[in-house]
Amino acid sequence: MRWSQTFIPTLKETPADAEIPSHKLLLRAGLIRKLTGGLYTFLPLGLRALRKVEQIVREEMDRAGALEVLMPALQPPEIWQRSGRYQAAREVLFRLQDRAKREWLLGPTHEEVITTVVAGEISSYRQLPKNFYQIQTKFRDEIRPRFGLMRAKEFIMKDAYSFDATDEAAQISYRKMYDAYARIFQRCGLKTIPVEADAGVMGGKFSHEFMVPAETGESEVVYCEDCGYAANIEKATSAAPKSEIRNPKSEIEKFATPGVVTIEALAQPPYHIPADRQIKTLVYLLESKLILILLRGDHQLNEAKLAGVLGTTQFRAATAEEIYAELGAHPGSLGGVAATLKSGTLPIYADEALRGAVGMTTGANEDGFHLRNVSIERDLVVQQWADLRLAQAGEACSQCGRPLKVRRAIEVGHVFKLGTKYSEALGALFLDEEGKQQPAIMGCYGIGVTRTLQAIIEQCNDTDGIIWPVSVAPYAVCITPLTVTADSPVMILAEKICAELSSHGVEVILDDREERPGVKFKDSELIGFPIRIAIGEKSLAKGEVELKPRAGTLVAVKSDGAVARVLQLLHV
RNA sequence: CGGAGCGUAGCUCAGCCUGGCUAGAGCACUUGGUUUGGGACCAAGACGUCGCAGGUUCAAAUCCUGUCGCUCCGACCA
Repeated sequence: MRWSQTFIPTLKETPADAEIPSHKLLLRAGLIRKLTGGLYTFLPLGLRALRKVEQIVREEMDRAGALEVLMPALQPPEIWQRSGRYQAAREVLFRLQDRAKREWLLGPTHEEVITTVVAGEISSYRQLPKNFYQIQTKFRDEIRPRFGLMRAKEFIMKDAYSFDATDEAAQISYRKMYDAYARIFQRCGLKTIPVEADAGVMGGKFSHEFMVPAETGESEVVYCEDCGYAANIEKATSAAPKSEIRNPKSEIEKFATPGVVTIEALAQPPYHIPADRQIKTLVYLLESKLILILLRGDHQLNEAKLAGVLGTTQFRAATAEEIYAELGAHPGSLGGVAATLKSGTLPIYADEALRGAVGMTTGANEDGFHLRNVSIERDLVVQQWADLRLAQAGEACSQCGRPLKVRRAIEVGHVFKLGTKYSEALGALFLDEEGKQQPAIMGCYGIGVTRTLQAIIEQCNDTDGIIWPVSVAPYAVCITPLTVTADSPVMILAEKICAELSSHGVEVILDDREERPGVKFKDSELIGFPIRIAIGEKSLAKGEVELKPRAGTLVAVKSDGAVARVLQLLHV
């Protein structure tokens, strides 16, 4: 391809609305352009890289035995009503009407569609297992699209759905996808960490996310360098150190704390009560009733874990008014001590780290007062103990006891064991060997293809621009003749090398623009072609061309050996 | 949805506080010339409903109100 024949609008300056490196580079290198927030056009170069990622995904899905299909983006609400997600997921659904006023939605995912297909076509265990996948545009009404392709209203996703007759078979399907994902991201040149993940309301029991470590990521990963434990922050557990025990037997004592409404304030003079000796009392509203959540003062609630304990996501933090009406005090003065509760009881969910805690301080349910010498088992009625807290860096790994670390990451893939939620709801049933009707056991497996592309750029760049891994580069080689006059020796050689590389299947772009060398060099580095071959009068006089790997050092090679050297570098 | 910021040329931005000549700069673009191994130089030129609507005023890019859009933080997020 000749540069002048394609369309690569590079930018010298960074567009004002890009914030993170990969987003800036996507725009500056002329890969994408924004139509409006969360919606982007892929320009020729960006599309080439995107197709490379798609093809790697496709090859590995095929290798793993998955079967490619293509499902409609436009879907009828009925199947979503049957699965129960028309309500559960209504916030993210783009909904529309046709001319007959009939309702439709743009699919944010395709469990309902594929399960409907399978329900109609599969009726025997002999037809299982099956795994169907597609690479399709998905639509989600994101609250806040951001960071370019990272979180968009419309994006390309690979999703696969497995159907198995038995639990054991489903485990095998899951494992195959897990292994395929590791290969896919490796081939894309990405370093990923597979982490245990919260299955959320997808209804699954078993789940891993593939994370790309990056400061700009939207997720947080908790990991242990010693034993290899790694989990999404929503799922991660930790062993909290026991707080020091003092005054174990003393009676509860009420004391005045005028104006004190934070853990931090109570830790300061004149009170000097360390955060880990305070009980934090949170009030939530569950099915229009208040519940109390108790944590140690230095811990934070993990709402995903709370959802798991409550068995629903239909809860929220209570408002100050709701709290005052029931407890007679405002946030900052709340506590779960039975004697201070108006009704005597409220359902109390307490974090495990508080088990056995004595000599604690908590709110008195009276503004301006706290209680000290509280023994949680003696003075409170805990309905349920559970792991409710957010794991923090430095806490002990629950597997090996070594300190945990936390870092940000971009989620690029997610594998779920779904179970039978959708197959039951949508009738994907089959007859087993005994002639008994069973719902298929499902798994679902997603890869954000457009997000993966951006994650590659986020991980592979320097101050000059992108550094494409060869496997996903829009072109593997950029030939940069410094004289472009037709029939000049430089241009003739450039064209010869271009033709030879092409005949070996190498994708080459020839920068035939009448630009000064500096402009061409800067552009090629900004875009990040893995190898650049510069040909100028000076080097040609010595019978040489310059070969510059994007991430390596420049070498001069004899012009007739250039092609062989490039092929070697590309491992073709 | 709460908080903050920004909308002026294709891009990056100045001008706004303190209203007043014909609305500016750099980059990019067109033409001519000079240059030619790391984002050249000179000259000439083209490009604007100052986001939109309303208001105040003799006069609005500038002040006020509303509205739309964008960005960031938070909330939220199968």
